[in-house]
Order: sequence, then structure tokens, then C-alpha cells
Amino acid sequence: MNTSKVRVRFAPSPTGPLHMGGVRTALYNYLFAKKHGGDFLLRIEDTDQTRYVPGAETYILEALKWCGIEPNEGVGYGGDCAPYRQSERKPIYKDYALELVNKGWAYYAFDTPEELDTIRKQAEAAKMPNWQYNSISRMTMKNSLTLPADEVESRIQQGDPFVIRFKMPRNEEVRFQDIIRGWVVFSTNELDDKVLYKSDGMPTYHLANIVDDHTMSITHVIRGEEWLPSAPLHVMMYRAFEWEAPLFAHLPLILKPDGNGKLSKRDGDRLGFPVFPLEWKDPETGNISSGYREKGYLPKAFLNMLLLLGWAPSNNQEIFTLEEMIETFSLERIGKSGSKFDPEKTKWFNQQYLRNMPRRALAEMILPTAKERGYDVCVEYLEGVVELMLERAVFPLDLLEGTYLFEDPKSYDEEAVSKKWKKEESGQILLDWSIKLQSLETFNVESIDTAMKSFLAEKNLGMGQVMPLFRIALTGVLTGPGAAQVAALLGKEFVTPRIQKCIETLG
RNA sequence: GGCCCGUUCGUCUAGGGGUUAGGACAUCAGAUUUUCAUUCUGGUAACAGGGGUUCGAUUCCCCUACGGGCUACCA
Repeated sequence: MNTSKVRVRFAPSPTGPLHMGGVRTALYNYLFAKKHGGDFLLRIEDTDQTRYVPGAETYILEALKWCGIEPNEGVGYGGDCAPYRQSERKPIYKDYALELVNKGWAYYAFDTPEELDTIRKQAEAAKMPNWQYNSISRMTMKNSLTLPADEVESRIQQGDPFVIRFKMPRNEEVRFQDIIRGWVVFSTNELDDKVLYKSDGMPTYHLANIVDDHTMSITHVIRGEEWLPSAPLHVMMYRAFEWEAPLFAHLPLILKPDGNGKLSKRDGDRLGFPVFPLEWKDPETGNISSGYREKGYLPKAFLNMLLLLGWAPSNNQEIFTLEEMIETFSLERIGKSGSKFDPEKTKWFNQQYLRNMPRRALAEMILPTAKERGYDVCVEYLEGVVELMLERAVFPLDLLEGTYLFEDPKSYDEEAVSKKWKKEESGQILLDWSIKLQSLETFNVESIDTAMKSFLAEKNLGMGQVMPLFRIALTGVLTGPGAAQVAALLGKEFVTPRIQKCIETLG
């Protein structure tokens, strides 16, 4: 086992917004690094110039920041291995590709994409659906293995486009021990001669990945399961370079909640939940994909949900602080199978975190929106609102749902009225109750409750005959926090007029 | 099609040769509550199938089925 300092990386490509599966990969990498006192790097894999999406990189940085996952090194953070953007490292890859050519592990190939396409189509037509550029077919192609040396030389000299391909050996077994899956075995006969260096002068993912992981001293590669099939290629490349390979851990995928398949960008808005941490506006189409942040999810709740989607502790703990996550996390306890994402449970996490937040912080959080809605309130008042609304809120803005805490009810719920309001007596009861309330010196929940009790005794009435009326008068509806609590928060000066108005309106 | 990976309640999962197979979300019922919500209590609900190995398999092995991933000069 490698005793050097743990160094892991999260290496997204900026082809669009980071989706929650990516965030989970980043989280697991981050937790693993922190747990072992190691480094977590952020590398941007932008070797495909055709898939560049403006704003994607900024989005990734911002998303990680929102989640509280902070790299030690990387794009936006600097570090000894800078630059961390592969497009800026372009000059270093060619030498490595050439090194492999010189060692006999790679070769030049001059076949054009069109030619390859034609061959694939022909093969398919001939019922050979899986044509590969490999140890057998390469001898019939245009490359430095089949062309005379001087022709290869002159083609390169005159600037003919070429790629460099890995020369995958035949009849060898590649095996490596995945931390999550155990031994994984492949035969090189199933592997093809992957392009390492593209005709545009850029490396492919495979080359850049290996070179960077090595030069950045990465010790553990923790990435999605979709990379498992190319892991043997990577192992072979480490062998070819004569470098020590890092340890691999391939994470199971996050699946869509309904049906099958991995969770994709489309699923979110189709099923009514975000798949992205932050809202994203597609620069080309202008389409907006919703984000957890904008929907009112707390970053810690989001992270906690992600943590448990594929990983579980040995006890039944569900709620984790970041410190606890770091302390308990281990790659060995990550499950092998894909996990269907459950939006309902995500809400539950949010609710848990919301309840554990200081009242003051919540009040401050909703203050701007309250102002926007035209409520003339201060933070202190909102703290009172939070106190009343918290137990029925999942998102911060749910706390503002009781509009009656900010303005007089505009109408009285029809069903509530028809059920509880009795023309012949309700008005009188409310009027008497109102008089009783006005006589109170201190106006708080306790005094109102006490007054209510004595009122009921005096009039020989039951709770159910008065409270609902009181509630209708104050809020216009039959749901929500206790009427006494609402009244106490509003204050006497608002309560009496509301009762007055109610009596007038409903008779 | 080929290669690789996987399979415990509806969902996320714990467990592991002998257990009443545990928890959480969701769901249902009851209790509390002036209402809603909360809270509490309880319930329904799972080892994909078939072969081995074994005194005994949900647990170990094999096969089948099913699911997923990959199969580009994309990452």
C-alpha cells in the first residue's frame, strides 16, 4: 500500500451544468481526502473543444462552493501543479504521446474519421456490429505499423492530419482491484486501440487523465461507474509509462426515480425536482433547468441526502454534520448497486435541517422575500413567524405561507364558514370574546388562553364553538397555527379590528 | 450483439451460514391537538428464480432471468 499523502481529484468536463451525480462524486472524493488528511483537487477536463459550453466552468466552481466542498488545489484555487485546466496544459501531452510511440506502445494513424465511419458501417451491414480498431484490424489500416517508414515520415512532415493510438497488446489479462468491487478482470482482446492524441493537437480524455493524475501525484481515482470499461486501458497505460497506478474506486450510478436508467438532465423537470445544484440557463436554447439552491434546499441537507445515496454507516445514523461525514466515511461502505433517487426523502432531509436552524437565521433568510412581497416587517417579527410556521415548513419560503400574519384576510374560506359559522349566534359570541380580549392587560399566548378558558366557563360554551370562529376572524381559514398564537403575534391592535370586520362581513 | 458491473420492504439501506431479517423515507391506522401540521404509538411491506456446497442458506459457488454501464479523433 502506498504510504504517500492521499491526493484525489474531481475532474468534470465543462460541457454543461454539474449534475447531482457529479456533486456526489465530488463529495465522496472530498470526504475521502479530508478523512485521510489529504488533498482534494479540482481539475477541468476540457480537451474536447467542440463541446465547450460557456459558463459551465463557472457553474461548477459556484456549485461546489455552494455545497461547501472546497478544493485544496485546482482551477480557481491555484496550487503547485498548476495549471489545472487541461486546455492550458496542452503542450505537455504530445511528448508523453510520443514517449509511448518510441516505446512501441503507441503508433501514428492516418485514417480519417470518414474512412473509419465507412468501415464501421460496412462491418455493421455485414453483421459484424462491433468493429474495432484493434490488434487485428490495425494491420489493414493506414498507420505507422503498415505504411513504410519514409511515407510515415513524409506525411508527418507535410502536415497530414494524424492521431496517435494506443497499441493494445493481444492475449493479455488486465486485472485490478477496485476498492468498491474487488477484482475486476478484462482481456485485452476485448479492448481497442484507443486514440490518445487527436488530430487537433489535443489529447483525449484517456491520455490527459493518466498524465495529469500521475504528474499531480493522485493516489486514488474515485469516479463514476461509467468509467469502469475504460479502466483496463488506463491500467495498461500506467504499465506502458512504467508508472505506479493509483487505486481505483468506481461509484455506482444514481438512477432515475421512475423506470430505469441513470438520472439524466431531462428527468428532473419532467418529474418535478431539480437534478442540478444550481439553476442553469442553457446559453443556446435559453432553457432553464431548476436548481436545488433556487428551490430552497439547504446545501447541507442536499449534501446529506447525497451522502446516503450509495453510502451507509454501520449504525443507523441519518443526519450528519460535515465533520461527522468526514469522520465516518469510508469507500469500503459504498454499495455496489445503483441507487434510485428519491425526491421525497430529499424533502425530508431539508425539513430536518430547516428545523435545526436558529430562528434568527431563518428570519433573516426570509426577510428579503417578505419585503419583496410588500410586508412591512422587521427580523424580530419574522422570528415570531418562524416560531409559528416552522413545524409545517419544508422550505424557507413555506414560512411565509401564512399571509394572515402580514395582512388582513382578504376573504373567508367558504367551506370553513359554512361549517362553523352560525348566523344566529356566532357574531354575538365573537363580539363578546372580542370585548374580553380588549380587557386584557398583557396580550400573549398564556393570557389569551386563560381568558379563553374563563370565557368558555362564563358562557357555558365549548372550545369548538369559539376557537374556530376566532380563527376564521383572524386568518380566514381553518388551518394553521393556534389562534391564540396568531393573535399574540399580531398584537391586540390588529386582532380587534379583524374580529370587528369579520362580524360585519359574515353577520 | 459483445464486454463489464449489479440484484434485501414501493424507495434508500443494515445485516450476514442458524436473526421475530433491523432502521429511514413513503404509506395506512390509532392517540394527542380548537384546525392543519408536529409529536407519539402501532401496522402493511423485502432476501429475483433454479441448482449446488452444508446438519442448515437470504448470506458461499454456478446457471438463468432481470436491471444498468460501456461499446467515438466525447468526457
